Amino acid sequence: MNFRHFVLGLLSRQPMSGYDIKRLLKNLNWLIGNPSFGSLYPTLRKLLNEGLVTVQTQSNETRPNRKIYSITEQGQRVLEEWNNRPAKTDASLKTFLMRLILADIHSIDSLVAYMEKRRAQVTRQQAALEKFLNDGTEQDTKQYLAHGYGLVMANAELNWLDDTLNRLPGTSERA
Amino acid sequence: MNFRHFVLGLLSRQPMSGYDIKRLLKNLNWLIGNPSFGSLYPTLRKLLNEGLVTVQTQSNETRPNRKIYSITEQGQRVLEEWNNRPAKTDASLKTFLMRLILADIHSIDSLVAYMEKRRAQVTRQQAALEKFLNDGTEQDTKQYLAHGYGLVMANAELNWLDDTLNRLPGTSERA
DNA sequence: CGAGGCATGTAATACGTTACATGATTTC
DNA sequence: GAAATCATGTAACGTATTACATGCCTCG
Repeated sequence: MNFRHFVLGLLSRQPMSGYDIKRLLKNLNWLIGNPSFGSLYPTLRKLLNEGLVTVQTQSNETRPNRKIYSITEQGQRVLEEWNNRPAKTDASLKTFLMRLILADIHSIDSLVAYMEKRRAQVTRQQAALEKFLNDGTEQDTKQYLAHGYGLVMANAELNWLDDTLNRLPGTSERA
Repeated sequence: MNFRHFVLGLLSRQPMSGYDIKRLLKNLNWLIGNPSFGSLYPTLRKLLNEGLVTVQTQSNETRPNRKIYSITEQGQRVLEEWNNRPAKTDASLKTFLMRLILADIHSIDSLVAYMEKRRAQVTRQQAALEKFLNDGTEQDTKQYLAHGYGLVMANAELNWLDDTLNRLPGTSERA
């Protein structure tokens, strides 16, 4: 139920075809993975059937026709609702990144809220991993590789979150 | 087709019940996500039907019975094949982490190979993100949040990969 | 002249979650 | 006394991948 809203968010920035979205997502592959046409086209069709987007066929002489999708007013309302929906405590990284990619359609306040929620999550994981590594009696390096990885990544993410929260306008400073 | 092998790998370290696996995965939730019972139990059943694991029912007086799964010789062979299967160029982070978690059942050589492949992948992404951020003419902070995040995380991961590759025994030093 | 990009779409298949069903025990 | 943990499992549902179908254009 997330991908629909993400696509809607992309279309709210500018009208695009399915192929355009695929190309855009391909470049962001590393961050959120890129969906197949078999999931993208049906998603667009559903959005269309529900009246959240409209379509305009662009006929081209040399290239295949393109179907350009635009968000409707009703779609805007649904999107707005999603933008302000409170983050779940166990939200996935992918969900967080979708909102980050669509940062410019979120208000600063909701964006900050999502980042704070994420920081809380990562902080919890960081503590758990530290505990795990400290409690480990055995000194088998290979056994703890994944946990070491997790800890390094958690620390990096927390640094980024704090930096970014400080840089974001309209936010009070933090330690 | 990955999860089956991961479960098989866990069982190769020690016999466990489905519930044990669930608990273990719950603790690694942040790294690889935790599957539902609705996916775990059918997976175990399939492994059993294919003769890759055997089961022993442990009757308890106060607690519910437990079904303890152990890997078979045939399972070991299938697992070995998976351990040495060359990494795909576009392997997911999750796949990489599954191997990292099961590092102790991999040979150093195959482990190093997976880490090198991952390093190549992340290096490519790092370059792409740097290019993207440098080419960005607009100075809209919110527009590039996700890319900044990606770059920070890529750098952190590369540092970890290099550190760890150096620390791993039986590997030649690198710059 | 072949590979890959442009551009859309469907069908078979596999995968995974959610919710349901059951029921005792332990912890707050 | 309610909620969580232990412990297994199934059924309905939703979602995603893979492969197929079509066909022209461009670049090496």
